[in-house]
Amino acid sequence: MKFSASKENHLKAIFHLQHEQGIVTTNALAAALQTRPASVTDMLKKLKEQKLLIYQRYKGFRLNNEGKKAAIQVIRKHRLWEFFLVKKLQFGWDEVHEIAEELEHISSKKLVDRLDAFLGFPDTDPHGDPIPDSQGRFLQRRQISLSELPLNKVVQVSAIASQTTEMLELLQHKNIRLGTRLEVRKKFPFDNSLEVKIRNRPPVMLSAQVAKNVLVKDDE
Amino acid sequence: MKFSASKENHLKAIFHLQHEQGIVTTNALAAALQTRPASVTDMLKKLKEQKLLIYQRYKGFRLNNEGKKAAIQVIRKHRLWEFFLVKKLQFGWDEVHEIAEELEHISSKKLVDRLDAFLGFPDTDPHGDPIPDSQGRFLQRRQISLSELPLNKVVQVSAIASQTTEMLELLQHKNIRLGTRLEVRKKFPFDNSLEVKIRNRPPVMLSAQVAKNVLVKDDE
DNA sequence: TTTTAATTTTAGATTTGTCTAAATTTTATT
DNA sequence: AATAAAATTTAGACAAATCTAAAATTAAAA
Ligand SMILES: [Mn+2]
Ligand SMILES: [Mn+2]
Ligand SMILES: [Mn+2]
Ligand SMILES: [Mn+2]
Repeated sequence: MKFSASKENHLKAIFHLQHEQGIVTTNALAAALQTRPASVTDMLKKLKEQKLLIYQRYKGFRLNNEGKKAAIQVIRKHRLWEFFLVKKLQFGWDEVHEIAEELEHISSKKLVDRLDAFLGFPDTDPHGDPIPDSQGRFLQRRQISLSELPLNKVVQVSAIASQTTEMLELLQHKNIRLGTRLEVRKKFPFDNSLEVKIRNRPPVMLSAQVAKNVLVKDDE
Repeated sequence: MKFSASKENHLKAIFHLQHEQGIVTTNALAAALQTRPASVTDMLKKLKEQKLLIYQRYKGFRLNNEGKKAAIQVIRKHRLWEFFLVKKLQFGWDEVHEIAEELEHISSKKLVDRLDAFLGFPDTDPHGDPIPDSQGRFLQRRQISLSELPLNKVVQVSAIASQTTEMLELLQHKNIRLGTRLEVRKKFPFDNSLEVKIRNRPPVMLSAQVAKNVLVKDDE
């Protein structure tokens, strides 16, 4: 019921990867965790031993129910701490990830639930990602990438898919944040870049890479 | 400049012990950390290697300036988190120690300073212990043990020396907390127990062991 | 001042998590 | 189908932190 920081990091990363891909591979996990494939294999054996995932060597792996439950608790902690850092301690949304990466391993369940209450049971973190509740229930969102959005439809930024410091810094600079209302005015097939319009502001250009990682939902 | 959780625990424990005893012994530290003397010796070598303490084998040890500075930062983190837990998350003062024991190892200096500001730069933790400021400066308090207090002098509880769960639970039960105003009405030389009077309440008895660990300062 | 007891350190293991280099298995390409 | 390439696992090593049992040192008692 209680796992090391490293195990929690693995569980969380597997959870995210299998959400996108169903089955997870050793190399993908190693890349996500900035570690070596051999180290991943070592850890997989331990997690399998503890019955947290389904795994046959050379065949890929995925979390079972126990593993998912554990991963969701880590995600809950991570996102609540991020919310705390931004809303209570005035951190920028691009500064909180590293710190939350440490705070998420504090083990007290009571602490997390009290923190949740103190924050007013928020349902999304500063990057627009949903915060699981105490029982691990998720609000799953329907949102699309800005690059798939039809022209001239006003939407609201709801999440950022790639949360690297570089990406967040770029959006910060262009003054795009969660909740920003915008529409796509023009698409340039040459490089798939977009011209985006925000009310009361001059149009801004976004590259294809950036647009792909900006998730939006219907306005209101 | 950044230390493992275990090193931080050692530094902090040495700091506390040398405050009382000047020089610290292997056995004393092992007892304080609930570990084995051999493990302490192992760690001492590493801390000496990193020039955090003065140590010659068989002769005892004490922190040098670097070591003290490091220890004080850990103490600062510990006490700020305890304050946060009690004042913002409604924990009881007897429930926060274990959790703070984990939180104190989160490394971000910026986090600690922001937390400090968020809490309004408190100068004592929930147990009455002073919180070092960002530069490591301490407010040192002049306070005495309840067992040394003359009769009929009204004082205020300012700190609890022994912070075991058992001790804190006992005080909780007798409704004695930080800031409680009281005076000693009678001392019983037979077992050194005391009768203590708190305004608007019937007198309560405190054993010698308890009285020794209740620290008080002049009222107002 | 011997002898005994207590304290402290060393020697050697163990656990957890990581790594590199080599071997194995799977997948893709001729 | 044979071969090459990529992915994955194993073998063996290492660092950090801990432990037990034995040896060394210091302190206390006879
Ligand atoms: Mn983490
Ligand atoms: Mn986030
Ligand atoms: Mn600690
Ligand atoms: Mn305290």
